[in-house]
Order: sequence, then C-alpha cells, then structure tokens
Amino acid sequence: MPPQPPSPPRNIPPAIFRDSNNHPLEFFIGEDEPDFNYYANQILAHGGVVHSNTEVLVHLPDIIHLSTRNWPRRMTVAFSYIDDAIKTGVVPRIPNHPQGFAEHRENEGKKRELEMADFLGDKRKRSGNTGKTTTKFTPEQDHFILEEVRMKPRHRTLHLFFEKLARNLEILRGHTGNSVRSRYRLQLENKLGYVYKTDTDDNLILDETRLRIAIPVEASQTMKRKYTAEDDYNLCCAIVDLVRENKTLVTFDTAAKTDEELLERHKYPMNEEKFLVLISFFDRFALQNPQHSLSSWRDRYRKFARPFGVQKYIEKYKFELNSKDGPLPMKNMTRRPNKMSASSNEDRLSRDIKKVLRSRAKPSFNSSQHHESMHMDPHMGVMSAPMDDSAAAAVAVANMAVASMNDKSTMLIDPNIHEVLREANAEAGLVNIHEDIRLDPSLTNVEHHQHPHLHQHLDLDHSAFNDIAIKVGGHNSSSQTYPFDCKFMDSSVNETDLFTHTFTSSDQREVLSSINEILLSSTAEDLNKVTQQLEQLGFTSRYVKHIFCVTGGDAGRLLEFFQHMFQVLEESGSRDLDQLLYLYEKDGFWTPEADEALTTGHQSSLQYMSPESINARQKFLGFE
DNA sequence: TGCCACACCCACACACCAA
DNA sequence: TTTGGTGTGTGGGTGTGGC
Repeated sequence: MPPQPPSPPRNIPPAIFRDSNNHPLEFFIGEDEPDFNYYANQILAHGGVVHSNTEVLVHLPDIIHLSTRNWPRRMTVAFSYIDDAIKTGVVPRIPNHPQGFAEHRENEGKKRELEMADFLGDKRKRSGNTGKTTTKFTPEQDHFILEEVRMKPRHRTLHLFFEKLARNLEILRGHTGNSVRSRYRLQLENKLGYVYKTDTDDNLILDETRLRIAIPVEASQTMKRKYTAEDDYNLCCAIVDLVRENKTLVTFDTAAKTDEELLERHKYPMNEEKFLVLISFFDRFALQNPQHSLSSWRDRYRKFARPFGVQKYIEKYKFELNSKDGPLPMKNMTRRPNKMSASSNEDRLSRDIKKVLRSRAKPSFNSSQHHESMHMDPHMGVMSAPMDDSAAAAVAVANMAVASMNDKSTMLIDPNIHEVLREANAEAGLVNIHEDIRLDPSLTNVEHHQHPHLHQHLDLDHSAFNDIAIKVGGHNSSSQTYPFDCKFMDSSVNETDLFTHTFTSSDQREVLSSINEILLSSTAEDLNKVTQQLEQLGFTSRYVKHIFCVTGGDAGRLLEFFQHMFQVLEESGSRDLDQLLYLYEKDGFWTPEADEALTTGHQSSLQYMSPESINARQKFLGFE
C-alpha cells in the first residue's frame, strides 16, 4: 500500500524539533519505511519537517535520515530517536553529525553497504556492454522515480521527462528513458497514491511550513486531455444548434442516387457538407468548455466530428447511453493517407467482422459472457443475446463506415454491411439506432418509426376506434379513452397477468428475435395480427394492449420497451413488476399520469417529452 | 516459463503555417 | 478569416529478448 501523505495533527504538541534559531529540524524518511505515516505525523506535530524525496539527501547533506536499516555511505538514525525525543521532550545530540546530533544507530549493516557498492559497480560495468542488457530496478530507484513524478505530476507520462531522468540522474544510471518510463507505467503508477501541488509552470507549491502539499493524483492533469464521449457529443450538439440558429439552408441539392443514400438522408437529413462553422464558434465554445483549447476543439471537429458525421455521432451517443460501458468517443479518424495501406484497413475490417461473427457464435443470457464481448460492443451488456448480436453488428457497421471514410478503397466492402447485418440478425438494431434523434422540425423530416399499420390507423379517421375504445380505469385517474382497446395495467398485477407458460418456457433470446421480426415485418396486416403474434410468443392480451398504450404503437418504442423488459427480467426477474409495466419519465413512453397531464393541459410535468412525442400522443389519443 | 526491461510503434491532441 | 496540410511529441499499446 502506498504511503499516505502526512495529515496535520489536531492538537499542537510542543515544537521540540527546532534548532536554536527556532527553525524546524529537517528529517528524511523513505516512503518504504513501515512506520512512515506515524513518524512523519509525529515529527510534523512536534515542529519538524519531513522529506521523502531522495533528492534532498543530495541537496540537504545536514538532513537527519531516519531509517530502520543502514544505507551505503549515509549516516542514518533509528526511529527510536524520535520516540525518545517526544517521550523526554528533549532532542538528544548526535555525535559526528554535521549539526551535532547524536548518531543513534549502531554501525551495523556493513554487508549491505558493500553489496550496494558491488551492485553499482557491476551495473555500471554492464551498462557499457554492447547488446541488450537488462538491469533490475531497486526499491530505492523505484522510490526515487515516484518522488520525481510526484514533484512533476503533469510530466508523468512524457517520454522526454523520463529520458531526462535516466540521462541526468546518477541513481538511474544503467537504465534508459524508455525503461524508466516503462517501469513507472507498468509497475509504479498504481503506487503513486498522491502527487505534490504545483503551479502552472510546474514549480512546487509549499505550505506556510515549507512542506510540499500532497494532492490526489487525479487533481493534476497531464499535458494532453483525451476527448471523452461527452466532449464529442457536446461539440456535435453545439454545431447542430449553431446551424439551426443560423437557419442555414442545409438541404441536399441533388436527389439520392441509391437506396442506401436515400436511407442515409432519411436518417441524417441535414447536409453536413454545407455546415459553416466559423472560428468564432470555436472561440466561444472553448471558453464555455475550457478542458480543450480553441484549436483543439476546431481540430476535433475537422478531423473527427465532420468525417464521422455530426448527426451520426449524436445518434450513436444516444444509442450507447444505455449500454454498460456507456458512449464511446470518436476514434480512428486521423489515419493519414500514406500511413495505413488499404490492405491494413481490410485486415481491420476483416477482424471486426470476425469478431461480430464470433460473438454470434456464443449467444448467451449469462452476464459473464456479456463481459467477454463487451470490448467489441458496449451495448451488449444491456440487451438480451439477440440484441447483443444486433448491436455488435451495428458496431461493425459503424467500424466499416469509419474505415470506408478513411480509405475510399474499402468502399468496395460496403455491400458486406448488409450481409453482416443479415448474418447477425441486426436489422432490429438499426431501428434502435435510428430512433430518437431530435432535430429542428424545420430542418428535418425525421420522425419515429411508428408501426406502419398503427400509423395507417392514425392517419385515418380516428372515430373508427370509437366503438372499441374503452374507459381507462384502475390505476388510471384519467378519463381518457384509448384506441384499439388499449388499457394501462397497474402494478397490482402478477406475473401470470403478463406472461403465459409459453413465454416462461421459451428461450427468451428467440422471443426477442421474433419480436424484432414481427415489428419489422412489412407484411403485418393489422394490429390484431400483431397482437396475435405477440400472444403466441407468450404475452397476455392485456399486457400487449398495455404495451401499445405505453408506446402509442411506435415501432421503435415498442422495441425499446421489449428490450427494457428483457433487461428487467434479466436483472431482477419478475420481482419488479412495475418496472415491467412502465418506463418512467422517458421520452415517448407514457403513463396514465402523463396522459392525464396531457389531457388536462398540465404539460409542465411533461418536460422530458419531446414536442414530437407529445404531438404523436395527441394524434394517438385522437386530439387532432 | 513467466516476469520484466527495453525498444518500437501508432493514434491523436495540439499547434503552426501557407494559400 | 477560413481552411487544409502537416509537424511535434504525448499517451498508450505491444513485441522482443534477457534473466
């Protein structure tokens, strides 16, 4: 366990560790000393100063070196010296010490001193050899490296920093900068524990007693900050907002040439090639988001967001929000043309595809296996296995798209995307990716993927449902009537009200896969048929109608509802029935209370609903 | 055989420059 | 002022070989 920074004592004991001018006596204690914390605190509490950086042994030859063992060529003092001083209130003199303090340690350990001398000699001899030699790091060297890092925390990942350490410091003789850096990164970083506070010029900041100030490692940023998914998302949103504010015409001038292009334009209706993002935007944005500089933000847009697609990333981010690993930042966009050959890209694509297919080969509800494939796809942890495949394939699609943008030659591989999707049964995943991008209606024709048949009904005269609509009772306080015999269920239901034996005895992965097929089927003729098909999978009629009621029949929402349902079942079984009934305060998912608010005009409680969702619900309820 | 010292590689954050 | 090109070196990963 790394030594903790000394903490100041609560009560101030007598300051016995002072010289005749009342200056604090300076002690050195190595952090590897077993009672480092205790004695550091004792010395501090009694007016002394404690150093743990070995550099002071060179710069402050008069320092009192406290140690449980002998050091080569150094006079050390046993810790009992401190105990005795505190006990008696008198600091004993050390004979032969430059400051006159008594050497409190018997001169033992000559053997170790000799060993150290031999070691250093041997090391220096070996370092002159040609060919690759390795030199073990000693505890003293490790300690020294840690202290150097603590004093220059912002440099702790720099190549040059370690290069200078290895070149300039005698104690690290025999090691290269690379090896010191590697030693720190692989073996010592987790022992760092804390760093010292420094100013903007990397100078140490001392407190009023000339002690360095220990701060958590995380409090000291390194030279470069990685872009997070939130950084990327905020940037993309800000750019979309900018375009909307400016009311720039960002439509496409020419018609889509292929089905793929048509689909793409439907998903991402703003023509990003027409985006005009001036430097003043980045100036403002960097002020509001100071974690990166103006030029860095601009570069991020130029080299990442724009090639990836601003709208596409917003959608990707939202899609990954519910994943176990959360959204990922944009990556692999900066490959410069001559650095990566087309074949390398193909290799990478090939690996991605193989990963997808491998993940397909071992579908499971077992969460531990989710972890296994989590690297490939953060979405997997949430969904049941068939959705894992879908999501994995969706990621493969994204990877392919990214690779395609990197290298035109890989466009040849594009047709494989659909093949992989089919292979991995991932079309449903596309629906999920597709839903819930919210853009200015004036700029977009994006809409939710309402089930075609429901949509058809809604487009028709809503009075067609009047004869089958019923009053909502029980859980509902609203007097709202619902089409298609839809009715909310309340949480007093039990498991058998939701599922039949068919469901409980089925492979749930197969069930979700079948749901995908049903909801995506263009041949679904009517709601009765959809209901029937869902009932055949083991859902009760009541539950199906409840789900229609919650989702308003939107296919994307329906899928999301079922995904949520399987997730709840996987995590808590059917213990939490209320969670199987509602998705609270989630855009596009309705409750009796939300409908009540809508019908009574109390829309302030519906702030989490998008205007599109409210509009769709009003249609669903027959208001317009 | 595993660990680790050491070397090397690459993506990318950040910056600068020229058109 | 904008934009694209590119340099620099950080941050992190990985391969190799000695011990």
